[in-house]
Amino acid sequence: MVEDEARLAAALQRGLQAEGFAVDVAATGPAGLDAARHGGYDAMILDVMLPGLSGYELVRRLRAEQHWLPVLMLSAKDGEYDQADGLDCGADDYLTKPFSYVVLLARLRALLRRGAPERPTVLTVGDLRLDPARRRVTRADAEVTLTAREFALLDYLMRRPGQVISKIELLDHVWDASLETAPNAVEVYVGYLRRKLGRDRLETVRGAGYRLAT
Amino acid sequence: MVEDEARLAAALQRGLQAEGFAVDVAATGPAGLDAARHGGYDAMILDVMLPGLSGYELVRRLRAEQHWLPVLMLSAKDGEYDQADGLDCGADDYLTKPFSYVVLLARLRALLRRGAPERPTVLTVGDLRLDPARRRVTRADAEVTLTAREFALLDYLMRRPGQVISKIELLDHVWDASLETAPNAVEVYVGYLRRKLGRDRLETVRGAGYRLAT
DNA sequence: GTCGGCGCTGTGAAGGCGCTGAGGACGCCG
DNA sequence: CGGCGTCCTCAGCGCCTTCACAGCGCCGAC
Repeated sequence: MVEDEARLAAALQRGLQAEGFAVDVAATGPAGLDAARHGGYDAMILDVMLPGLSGYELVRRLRAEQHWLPVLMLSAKDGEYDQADGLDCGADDYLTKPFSYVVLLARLRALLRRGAPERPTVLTVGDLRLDPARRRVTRADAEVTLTAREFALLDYLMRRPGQVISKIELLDHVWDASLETAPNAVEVYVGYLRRKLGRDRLETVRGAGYRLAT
Repeated sequence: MVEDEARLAAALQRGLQAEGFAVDVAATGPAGLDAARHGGYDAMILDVMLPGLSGYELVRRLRAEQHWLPVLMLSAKDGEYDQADGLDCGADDYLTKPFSYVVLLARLRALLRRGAPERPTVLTVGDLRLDPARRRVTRADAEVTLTAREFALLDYLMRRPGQVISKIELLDHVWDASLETAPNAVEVYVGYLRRKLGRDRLETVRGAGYRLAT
């Protein structure tokens, strides 16, 4: 997230983290651009009014450099041309302040869906079902309760079932990049998920990562 | 476009056609669903209040049938939960009436920009198939389990089938260049691969290196 | 036929990798 | 302030991978 109002940034970060997202915050345009270039993020929430570099310009440069990260733009400007300009700079969605948190979340989910080759609103793999909007997971129609981290991890794995995903990639996307976490944490959480979902749903590919059995 | 108010539908159609879009209009839910299934469209503009089938339900069915066409939803309902519901049903964007034509256009363009993501690559040589993403190898449709090193070696060889590749080159690319490993290690691993894949798939070219039979 | 060198493979050791239980730090709530 | 839940580190353990080594077979040269 690139947002210079510290209070709003902190509130959103807390809210999104509670939903299981890994969130980093940058306070200036240049810092945000740099993070977007190298951070390997799945999406970006971007304020328009920023010190150093406007949100418009930030997106434009990102696109010029062939980065196609989904961008959700936030702005206090609600004029129709402001909105159209933001979108035409390369943003994927545009929300005017003040906005509803519920709507922000739903639009963020829609944006994340769009990046994937398939876009189901409820992810299904075998008898496992995960509903990002309702934050629910069922296994053979029985509800499974997961913590935020467990949920985020399973969510990421279920978006690419059958593919091997490395511990590093999981750390980058499921954990906040800002804090250094040992790769062992991934093993620990895979262990938790196995305990809750069944032993053979998550395969270990030694030396490579993990794979969700299809 | 699926819209039952004839005047709005006609106005939008004219406007979009003037922008160079090819536009068809359906007036009822079932007609819209059918068109979306078979029409081969690039995107859909969809009203929520429709005779026969609501926009929510229409998107839900479309997604359930594995159609991932971008959907821009239009609705007179501006409640935050209405919007969130629409998006969570599988719509990609949501606009409340009355809306600005300029904004509609910009959002439509943003949706169309997001093309279909590219397909993953699978290496194939003879009846050998190697999928880097899934980290799977099959030989005549039978799965073969490989260790990390074996997999990396086969991967490298399969990217240049038929060519002779020296042991030194393999050491440089498949083994960590930093640590000194005896060239014999390559012979050992070629032996492992032969045992798992069949004796005649890897040819030895004495004094030069190895070649993957095509 | 003989000889030297290259490549193959069985054996075994060492260490890496991943799993798990225990427990500390932190935040939240009564 | 104490209890609770979550997150994450740490250390120990067991298994698998990796690789060195050495003996032998095969190939080509003469």
